[in-house]
Amino acid sequence: MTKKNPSGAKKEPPTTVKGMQDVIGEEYYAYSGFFEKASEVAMYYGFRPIETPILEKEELFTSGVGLDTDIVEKEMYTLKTKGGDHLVMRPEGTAPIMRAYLEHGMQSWSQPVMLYYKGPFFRHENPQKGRSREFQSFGLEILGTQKSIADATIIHTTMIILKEAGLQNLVLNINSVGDKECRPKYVRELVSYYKKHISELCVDCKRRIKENPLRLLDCKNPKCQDIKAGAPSSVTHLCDECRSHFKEVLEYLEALNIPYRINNNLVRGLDYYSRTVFEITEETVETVEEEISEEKKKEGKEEPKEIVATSLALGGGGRYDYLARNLGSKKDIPGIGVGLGVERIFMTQGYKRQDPRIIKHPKVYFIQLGTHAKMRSLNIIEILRNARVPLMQSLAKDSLGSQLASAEKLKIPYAMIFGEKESIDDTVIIRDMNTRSQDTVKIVDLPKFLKTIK
RNA sequence: GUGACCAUGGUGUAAUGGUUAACACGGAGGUUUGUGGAACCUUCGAUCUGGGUUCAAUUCCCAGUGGUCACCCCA
Repeated sequence: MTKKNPSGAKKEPPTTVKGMQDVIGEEYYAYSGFFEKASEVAMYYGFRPIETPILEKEELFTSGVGLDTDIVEKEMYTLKTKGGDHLVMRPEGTAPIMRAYLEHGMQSWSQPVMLYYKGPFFRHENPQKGRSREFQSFGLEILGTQKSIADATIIHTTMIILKEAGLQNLVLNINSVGDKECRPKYVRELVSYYKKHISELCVDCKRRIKENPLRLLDCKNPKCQDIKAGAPSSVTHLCDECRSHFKEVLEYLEALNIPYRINNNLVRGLDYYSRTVFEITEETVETVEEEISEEKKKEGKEEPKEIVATSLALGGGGRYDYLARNLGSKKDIPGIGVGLGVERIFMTQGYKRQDPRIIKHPKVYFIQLGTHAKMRSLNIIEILRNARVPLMQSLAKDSLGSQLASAEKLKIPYAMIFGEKESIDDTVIIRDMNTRSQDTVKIVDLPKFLKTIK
């Protein structure tokens, strides 16, 4: 790997940054296929596209997402410009969209405003399964209404997008974290409950009591499970408005035939959430091979264990009725949204690749032979472009044999051969790579002819 | 941020405290600028970086970097 340039100094070619990767070939098509299909679904449900910049001002997230959240505290890519501005690479999609809503006066549009977005997001953390520093996300937002039908629309559209991607055993975990009326009371009660048991808690939970009490509820430490089971649940503490909002959302879900699981331990990491919060996971049944002792094997008692495994959240979201005010809006702008992790969707068992419409696999391999023909090659390719025929070629190669070999290796069904003779006659040879039969076609007739083989 | 495991050509693998690091695939070229999938030949190309132990390190040790996974947290 170590190369020395003539001056003798060591020089390594640059590589990608930790936790970021190049997307090449088939993988690229998988991404664009997914985004294309998801966008289409979103459009059918009334969402319109928006693209916000990757760089935003730091305060958008410190005041929007919350200073004490992990995302802001330790996972943001921050940078200082030459002019002294503090910018960050967007770690999530909702705050930028609220920013855009306020900045462009979308209050004056007909409400609610329904938007979808897609693209890369950045979090500076140690990479691991389903978690890259740069990741691709697709999101939906409905701003300007607090009606429960909006919550249901977001969830429903999300489920359709995931089903279109082939996923089947989806589980919707849903909860309500209340609003500014009932949440503080609930949190107080939760804290006082946990304080009574403080000596039995794990280190993390002791810290959580002070810093982020709602997080106590998703502690996975076995030590804390009993205490957690006895903890007061947020749903029973909801005020009347929140309770009926939650109830309506659930009724819509039932009407839409979306199975859900109320999960009182579901809380989410961002400060701006209120009322509805949800996460979607894929549930898979796995057979676990356990080490079976010899005697048990003989007795035949031991059967393979089936465990229900839940994947990482493929997406999650919730209502953010206070986000706008946190950002300095004089008026409340209620909203609800979801973000989907594309890489996580790709990792699921059910996922089926979606091909983008724009690029089909080329059916034609262009082969040229001889100086004059090579010179005219790019013009012939332009004719194909006008006829919307994608192709592969290797203009850099000279011999007919090696060009045919490339076409063969790439499994392209037709070769188009253009040599000196054809150049003079204004024709090309179309060779069927499977049957090896050839047709001579006049260049003027090419577009028409190519339609017959598409 | 913490911890575990890992690191050999472009890819996948092999080997070793001691001469020239092996094999397959791949790339380029040729036998063969007018008809391919084969064969043969030539060629390209690696021990992540830095330090230490040693007569000798790709091999052992330490650190760094990167990968994978887990925790924290999250999409």
